[in-house]
Amino acid sequence: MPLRLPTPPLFSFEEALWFLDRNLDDCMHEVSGNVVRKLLTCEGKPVLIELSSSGNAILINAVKGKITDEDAVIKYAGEWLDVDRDIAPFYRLLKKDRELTRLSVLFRGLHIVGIPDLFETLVWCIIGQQINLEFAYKVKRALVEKYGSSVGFGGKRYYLFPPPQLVAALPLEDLRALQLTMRKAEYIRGVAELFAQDLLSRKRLEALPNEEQMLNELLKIRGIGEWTANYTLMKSLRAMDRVPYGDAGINIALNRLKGIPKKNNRKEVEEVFNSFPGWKTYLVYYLWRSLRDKKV
DNA sequence: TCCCAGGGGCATC
DNA sequence: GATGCCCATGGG
Repeated sequence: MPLRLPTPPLFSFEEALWFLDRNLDDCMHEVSGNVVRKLLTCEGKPVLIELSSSGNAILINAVKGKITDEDAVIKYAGEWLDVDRDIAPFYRLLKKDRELTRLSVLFRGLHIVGIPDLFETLVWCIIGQQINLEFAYKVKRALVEKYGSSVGFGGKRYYLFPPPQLVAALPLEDLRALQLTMRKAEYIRGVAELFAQDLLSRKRLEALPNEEQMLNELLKIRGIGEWTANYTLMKSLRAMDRVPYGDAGINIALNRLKGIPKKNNRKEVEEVFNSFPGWKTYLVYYLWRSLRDKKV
């Protein structure tokens, strides 16, 4: 029997699948037809899970390995796809904006697809800084395929992200060999060391009272600036009012939708987001989604 | 050739 | 705090 994860009315599994796929060769999951597969660990052992949709629920099957902790897997899937969130209030805010209201129609039921693993999120951010996305995914794949453990299924391999302890022990040259710059190699190993020494963890961040303090904690780390800290909070900690200002995608989307200039626009961009208290993160996400839609 | 990508650190003033 | 420069690969 598959596990069942009930979905709220405004939830589209198709939109989640679209985001997970979108032709970007992400090595951390695989979309195939109407399902997505991802390798997890359950009580220390690898489990390949497969998510599909049935009526008003997501079904979770183990296609390889065993789900030994059902609650943990359901919790993981729920956080990954931000399932348990009523986005109706966000749509009510969108309706008040003439140019943005159509986002709620075009991408109806789109929820944020997160990256529950904090270490993975930070490394991914550093890899992606200032390079095009295709290349960034290539570098991530090289890292994961070289240092992540994996299981095979149906002629394919599925990977776990390399643990911080392993990355912390790598010589910088080995990271350089993945086509990372020396700077990025240093940043990534530095972050790995913080995790390995338990100076940084999801638990530590979550213990802080608010988003601002989490942001400040992340900003102390070398290699993590405003963009990365905000992105990490939105994708990994599920913070709801984060905006990675200066993001090229946000600038392009707001230029296309509202004619806001692409540069030196901080004030105008802040003004747009200030109309979405509690939902700024979702607006960012919908703007990114709009970049890959011809109708916008 | 030049500019820009889901930036950030650092020196300098 | 603002500005300029560096990192370094790949695509348009």
